[in-house]
Amino acid sequence: MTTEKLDRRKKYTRMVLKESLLELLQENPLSAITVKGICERADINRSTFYAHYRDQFDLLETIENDIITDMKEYLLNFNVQKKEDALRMTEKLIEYFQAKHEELEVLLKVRGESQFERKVMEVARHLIIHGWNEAEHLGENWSTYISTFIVSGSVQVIKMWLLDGMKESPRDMAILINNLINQGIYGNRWEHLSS
Amino acid sequence: MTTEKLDRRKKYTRMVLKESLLELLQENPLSAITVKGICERADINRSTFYAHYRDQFDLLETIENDIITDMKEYLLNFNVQKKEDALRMTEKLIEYFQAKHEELEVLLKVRGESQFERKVMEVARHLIIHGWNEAEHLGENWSTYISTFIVSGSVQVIKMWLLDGMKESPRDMAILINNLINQGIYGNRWEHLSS
DNA sequence: AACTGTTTGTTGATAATCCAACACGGTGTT
DNA sequence: AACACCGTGTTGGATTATCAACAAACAGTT
Repeated sequence: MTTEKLDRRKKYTRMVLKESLLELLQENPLSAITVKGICERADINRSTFYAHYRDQFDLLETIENDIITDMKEYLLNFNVQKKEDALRMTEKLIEYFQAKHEELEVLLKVRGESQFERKVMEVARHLIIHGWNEAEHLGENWSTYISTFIVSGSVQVIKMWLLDGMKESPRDMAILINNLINQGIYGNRWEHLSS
Repeated sequence: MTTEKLDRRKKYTRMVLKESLLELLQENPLSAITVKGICERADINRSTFYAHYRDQFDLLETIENDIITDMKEYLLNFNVQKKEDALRMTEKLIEYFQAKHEELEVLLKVRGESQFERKVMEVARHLIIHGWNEAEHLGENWSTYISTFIVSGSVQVIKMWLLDGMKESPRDMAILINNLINQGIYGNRWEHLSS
């Protein structure tokens, strides 16, 4: 996201189109949402929509990409060097989810034509690979499996927590996930894996 | 208010400028509110403001006139022929105040450069003259004094009720005002008045 | 197949807003 | 008096959005 000044009108137009699509997604499946419906909700002319986006899927993808970028930038604010920092990073990720829960709940529930959950997993994968690299002594092939296991588990747990009303604190969730991950890396005998 | 279609952009611009001025009036006295401040709150360019309004007082006056017009149109929906209907009209006026209380509270609190309260009294005066005309058997000169007395008392009572949180029902307020008015018209000896 | 209703994608002219800039006036400070 | 800061009122050119209309595609019905 560039710091270059954006014309107020464009800023407003994109904001209301985004908000309108998110609102409509709370009420309808994506397949039932039309460009016409989005524009009515936003009170924006249809030709203006087409000046900004190709179609409703393009708008959705832009929303997803924007929040992924925002998520990455948010996490860049924090340093991560040691295993203790990895715990903090997981907590920060969960805090981000909590802060953006209104938007994330909608996006994580979308069925069809949405790659959002996959994108979130990619962010988490990068975070985890960056923070937890104790498995590096294993072959690269096994690392991929392990990180996939850890990432999938973590993201699904966070998603469940989010959609279930975030009753536990981000800190407790981070400790839970951290323990699950480390229990799997530390203390287990890797006797069946080859390099 | 014409049914002619208004360009969406103009509609939006006027709406956010109005909302912004009302918000700022909740936080500051009118004398401290600048065109620059309104435009910052509304996120609208200053030259656009000047394309629509002369200054902040012009905007305020437009807001006041709009709600007065809306009030009048609302009351036109109801028939008024007999004294019983006059009670109903007072109730309708109080219901209107209740429905628009967020805006009316702000406008009624404005000090300086605002004629809103006077305009409300004019609407009430027309309503009362239309509904209560039993005093017509007195000379016109005395009618003016009497209606001024009744209108001032009524509007201040309604204002107090509004700003105090509207604890009583519109119906009860209407009955109270109606009794106060009729007690003053019926049963009193007008021995000191000349025609 | 024909029909109807709805949505899509596009177009060109017009309207509205934005932006940066300018000169001026008011206020407070030195 | 001079200066600095802030807000005002205005300007012109550029950008963006609106509007109404059109042809085409799609979905459902007969």
